[in-house]
Amino acid sequence: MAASTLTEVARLAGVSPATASRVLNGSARTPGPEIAERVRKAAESLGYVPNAQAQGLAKSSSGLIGLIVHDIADPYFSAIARGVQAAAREQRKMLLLATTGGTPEDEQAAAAAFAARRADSIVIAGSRSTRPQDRDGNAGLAAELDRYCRNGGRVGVVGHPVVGAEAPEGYHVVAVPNEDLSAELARELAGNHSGSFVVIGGPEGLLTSDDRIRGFQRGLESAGLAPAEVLRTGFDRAGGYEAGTLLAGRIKAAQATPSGASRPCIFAVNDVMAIGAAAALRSEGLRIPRDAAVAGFDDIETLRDFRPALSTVRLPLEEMGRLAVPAGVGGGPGGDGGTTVSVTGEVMLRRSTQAAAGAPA
Amino acid sequence: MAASTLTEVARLAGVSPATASRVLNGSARTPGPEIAERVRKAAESLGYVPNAQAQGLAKSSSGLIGLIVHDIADPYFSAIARGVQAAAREQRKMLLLATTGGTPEDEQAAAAAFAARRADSIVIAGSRSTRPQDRDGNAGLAAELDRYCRNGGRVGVVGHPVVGAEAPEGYHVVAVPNEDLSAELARELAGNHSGSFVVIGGPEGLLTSDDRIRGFQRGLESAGLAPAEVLRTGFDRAGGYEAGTLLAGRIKAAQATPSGASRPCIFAVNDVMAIGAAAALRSEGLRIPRDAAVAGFDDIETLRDFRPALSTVRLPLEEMGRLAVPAGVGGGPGGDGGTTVSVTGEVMLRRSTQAAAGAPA
DNA sequence: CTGTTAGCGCCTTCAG
DNA sequence: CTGAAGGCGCTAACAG
Repeated sequence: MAASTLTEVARLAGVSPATASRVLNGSARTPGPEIAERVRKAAESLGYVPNAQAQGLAKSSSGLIGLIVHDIADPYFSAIARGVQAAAREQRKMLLLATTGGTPEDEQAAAAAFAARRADSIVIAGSRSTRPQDRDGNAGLAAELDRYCRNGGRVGVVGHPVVGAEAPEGYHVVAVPNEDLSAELARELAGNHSGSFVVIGGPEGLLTSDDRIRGFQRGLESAGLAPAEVLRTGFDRAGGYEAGTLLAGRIKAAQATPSGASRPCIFAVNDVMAIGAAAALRSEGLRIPRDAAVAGFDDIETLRDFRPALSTVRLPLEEMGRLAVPAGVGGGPGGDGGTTVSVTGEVMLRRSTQAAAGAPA
Repeated sequence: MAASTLTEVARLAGVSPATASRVLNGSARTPGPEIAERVRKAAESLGYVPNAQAQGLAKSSSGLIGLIVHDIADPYFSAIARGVQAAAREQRKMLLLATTGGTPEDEQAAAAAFAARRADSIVIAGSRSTRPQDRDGNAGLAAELDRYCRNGGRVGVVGHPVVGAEAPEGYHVVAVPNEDLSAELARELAGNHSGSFVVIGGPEGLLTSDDRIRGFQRGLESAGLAPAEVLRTGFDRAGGYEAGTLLAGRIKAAQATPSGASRPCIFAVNDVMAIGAAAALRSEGLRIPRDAAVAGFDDIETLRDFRPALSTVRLPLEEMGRLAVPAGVGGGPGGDGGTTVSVTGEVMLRRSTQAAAGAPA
């Protein structure tokens, strides 16, 4: 990492480093109309590349935005990342990415690393958890983030506020009405489904999952129906597949009895799980929506061409990422401390939950 | 970004900054068994967070790895990103992410930004192009990267070497046998398909696309078949959809003639395009593989549950990302300069290209 | 084993 | 409008 320095450029141009700095970077006005040219040429011929670390040190501001996600290859997070990236670009900042697998410990480590790099802001996405085994981790993460805020950093959160966070100022959360949307989904589903309902949820304590489950049950109740049975598995495709396999067994067993069809409506708390469940049903020889209705949540773009089209709740993922990035220097309207902005989603009823399908051919 | 400094910690602990530095960071041995404790407590109580920028300046090494992709929300890139992230983690470095939309100009800008940040290495993914309008952009990108290498940086490339790059040392490329794999796919497809072949490719000049097209034709030829017609569209889902719509029209027209069925085998040069084409066919009322066989390339994970299962060529995307990261300090076997490592793929024949499907019921 | 002295590369008052 | 001097926070040679 040798590269030439500003001083070398200045020397070659026969000016002081201060002058060189003024013309090469955004100082008030560029000095001497022709001195400037001389400096620029010198820089060019030396292949000068300003050292952002040094600049950052001097100006104490890094031009960095840190993003913490569970897994960048998960389409939910990569969509959010796109939004964050877009916002970062608009603020002329670079994006630092950390993936954690979802454990608060790793999230804390990532936050610490970002703080060390003096990131101007940190965005954290991914469901929070209140599981007992995450207690300590959450506390550590909250402490790290709180300190970061106290030192002037801004943190953006998509979804639930960080568990246990205290710093009043600095946090900016993008709230997602998971519960309400799930309730709405349940109500609409209840309208054209006559069988039982089953929910495939993530582990208990995962806030996003819990909210969606609660909302769904509430929706069912408001439609005058009994609450759905809840199956707990992993919050990913594998979890959905596992639950799907279990359900497939039940459905087939029921179909074998004389009383006949039990056609459940399965709500997986996210699209990826729903797809996993659907795959399991299919590999057991069942068909959707004939033998079971299936719905998900998120409306992942890559899954839109899935057939039968998956009923789900569309979330403006990219927009959520964009909104989660705390405002830049300007500090826009709403200003600092404790900002909360809400997005909204939309229930998308599609083939996967249709009642009477066309001719089975 | 106030935070407390090492000097403050040292003062509070009653030692010199050098000593504090030694205990708080990885120096040879931690000094005095109890002095160390004192320093650590001081740091703790002050909530000290080392300033990585300053450390980087002093050690002239940033601990950063830059990754350049077209679009992080594209599953192809996000899978690679996961691999890069994993490798970065192993090297205990952070990941800087830049998305460019694929234009060489933006890629150059990203490379420059990474160079400015003194990234220890830069990984660039995404098809290179030889289109005329990219000439200047490519030159600029190559110049930027060459300079970066000359200054001691290492660049990793997944896919084709950067067009026009000269610096002999420093480049590390992960080669993908696109052409051979496509040829193999063509041969296997030729084995159980009797109709015509059509290729849906990206714009001419996109190396990855061109390689795959060329390979496919070669495979056809070696199977004694005539070359396939090539449709050029965008290298994304929309492109696939567009071409699919066109083909659907043709297929339906042919089916209407007395001579009867024209059941083409459509090879889209990547999975996302294939899915787009499939969606178009379906929305025109056609079915796969009954009315047309469809194959893609990449074997995107999120698309594995697509039905009918898509025939494609599996690429070890994550592994590619991991391999693209130049070795850390050690410089592993193979050392520096001009490294090239190859990965291999595997043809996956699935439902979407099956010849005589079961009973159409 | 600890403290002192120099910078790393740049920006920013403050004089000239 | 330009140059000189000091410092951002930390590490790395040297002394002691």
